[in-house]
Amino acid sequence: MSLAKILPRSFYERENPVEVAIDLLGKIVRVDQGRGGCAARIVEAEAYGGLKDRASHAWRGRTPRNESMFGRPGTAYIYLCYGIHRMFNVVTAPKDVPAAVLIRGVEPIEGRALMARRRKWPPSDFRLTAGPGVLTVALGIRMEWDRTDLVCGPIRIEDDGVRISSAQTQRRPRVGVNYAGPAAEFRWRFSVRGNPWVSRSRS
DNA sequence: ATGTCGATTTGCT
DNA sequence: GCAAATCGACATA
Repeated sequence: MSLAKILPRSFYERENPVEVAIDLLGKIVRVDQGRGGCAARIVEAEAYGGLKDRASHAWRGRTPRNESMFGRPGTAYIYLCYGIHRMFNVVTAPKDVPAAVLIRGVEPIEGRALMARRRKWPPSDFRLTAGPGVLTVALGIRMEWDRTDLVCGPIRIEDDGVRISSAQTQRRPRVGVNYAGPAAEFRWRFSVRGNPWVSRSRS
């Protein structure tokens, strides 16, 4: 099953995180390669970044938390939300240009039993990995992996040739950013149409 | 120093 | 449908 190739850094090194978010649909997140690892396909992603994006953590400038967003493209930005949930982002854009893509939903491919154990839900339950705060639990993504390299670190992103056509790609406004003024209306949330592992809309 | 709110999820009513 | 859980960033003083 080694047809999958790790995405090169050039994939992430684009000015526009929206393009990267769209292209991340269908790609594979792999954790703990080797021993009892797990892998899942990305089915939902949201872009953040740019000077006009008030919803982005980087909008007010550099802080200890959002430091990763200014870092090397192709690294991880993992932060704590509501004091509880770990959120996994992919850093994009050239260094010192803050941008990232939040992974909001993935479909289990390998290690589903392990994910179910971590989540304490049956393996058949879509709640296993549908949602940004829960997929990090299922995949075992840790805060210490903030700023690690997605090309050769503990989390890797692979391409196994699966392509999501534009017809299959659903485009909607982002979630939970109502405070962000005009940026709240940016349609920067992308998902695979009809896929059950897409996070449930609460609005 | 103190208070508010957030790129959310869950369980209880 | 609502509120709790819980911590860092930011605004206000």
